[in-house]
Amino acid sequence: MNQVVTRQKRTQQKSLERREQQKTDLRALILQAAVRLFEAGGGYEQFSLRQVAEEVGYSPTTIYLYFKDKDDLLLHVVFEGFREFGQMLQAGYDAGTTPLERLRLIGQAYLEFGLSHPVHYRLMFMQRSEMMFQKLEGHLHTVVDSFAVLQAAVHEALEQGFLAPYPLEVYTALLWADVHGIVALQISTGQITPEQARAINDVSWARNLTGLLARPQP
Amino acid sequence: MNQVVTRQKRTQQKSLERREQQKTDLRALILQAAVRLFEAGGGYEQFSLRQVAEEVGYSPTTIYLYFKDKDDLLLHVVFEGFREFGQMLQAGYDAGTTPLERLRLIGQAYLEFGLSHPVHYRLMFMQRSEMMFQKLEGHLHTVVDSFAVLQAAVHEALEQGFLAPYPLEVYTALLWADVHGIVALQISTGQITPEQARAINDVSWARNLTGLLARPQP
DNA sequence: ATACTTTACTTTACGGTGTTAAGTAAGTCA
DNA sequence: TGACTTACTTAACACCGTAAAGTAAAGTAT
Repeated sequence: MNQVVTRQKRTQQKSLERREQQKTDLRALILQAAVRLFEAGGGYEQFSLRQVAEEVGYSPTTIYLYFKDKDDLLLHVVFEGFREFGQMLQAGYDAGTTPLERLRLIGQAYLEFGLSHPVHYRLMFMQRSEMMFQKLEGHLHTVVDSFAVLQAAVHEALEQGFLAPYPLEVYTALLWADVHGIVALQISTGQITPEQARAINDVSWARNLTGLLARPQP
Repeated sequence: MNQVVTRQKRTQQKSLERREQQKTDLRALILQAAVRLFEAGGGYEQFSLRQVAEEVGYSPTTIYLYFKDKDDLLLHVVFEGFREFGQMLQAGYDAGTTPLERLRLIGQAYLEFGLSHPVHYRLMFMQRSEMMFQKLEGHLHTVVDSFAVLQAAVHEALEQGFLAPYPLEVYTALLWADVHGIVALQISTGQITPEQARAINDVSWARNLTGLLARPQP
């Protein structure tokens, strides 16, 4: 009898594991379809829950068993973007050998992310950016970490005396604004090619080192 | 009989005028309600045609007699924003006495527009900015004119030798990106107060004159 | 093996959206 | 006065996000 009970318990355990696996599988499938449709549809407006449901072959309300609501699903779509974003910034940081070079490379990485992931970038920083800076539960640290890399690089540069003594937050905001402005201009107006965006970014960085003036002003 | 005919024609004329007046009046009323609801609702998502119709006391489909569709209505809403935007930039230009001061004041005006009209700014440059740079029929020139002011100021500054010899388009894009980045950061993240935004913008401008370095780099 | 419970999903429904087509009542005009 | 035009409404379609109720199968305990 003891043996029978343990076998039963083992099958129970397996059954539980299997069902949990299926659950996470479907969740992943939904998220995957959502990312695909989101990128294909080209933004927030086109994206619809019911379309995602159709894509994965379930009824619309099933999505609610795996995500709280549309925003929650979209939040996780965008979180995928933030993961890669964070990694690219980190790679930029790591590739630099001096504080200033790190700042330059982080900026370049940021720009490249924006140029290569315009749809994600839109949602992350333009369309529904307020979503990103409020509660993202377990994922919030990742979002913030992305900027922590920039902040760390600024901190080093300041500490080692490379930068004029403005507050750290001013620098992070300023450098973020520099590159965000360029990316946003490229993405939303279409008046600028990616190559031009890179050129502008280069000038933008150069000016941090030298200013823009042809000759000193009185 | 001749007199009868002319009287008739006069009343006809008056009638026509009156009806046309009523038409333009209603159109203005719709637009006005749309602007109000758009600003109150806080953005593109909330804004609905049916709500506008209810506000002005007509059936939803009546709107289509005065505007092609929702986007067209929204386009005209936003155009109101561009008018004021253009005026503010122009005022900045006019207030400056030297090319560099003009550039600084245009940037400030831009910033102030963004800080004081966040809802309009979002639609104009963040959410549906692609709308603005395609056909706007008779209004397009106004949109472009806004940037023409900046371009003119840059042109002067370049011509008079105040700026390092980068291409004109690079400067306009760069200066636009500077201030747009700050405004966008302020509006969308809420991590920054308007006052901080102004401070960052001041530093941003100062760096154009001097760079950011504490000491020259090798 | 049977009865109960839980799980995973669907069906139905509500109130909203933009938009098109058909209908209507008043005003204009011959 | 009768036909035509104008200005508007009603009805309808195809969507949307979301909540509540229903269902069929799977799991579980006796």
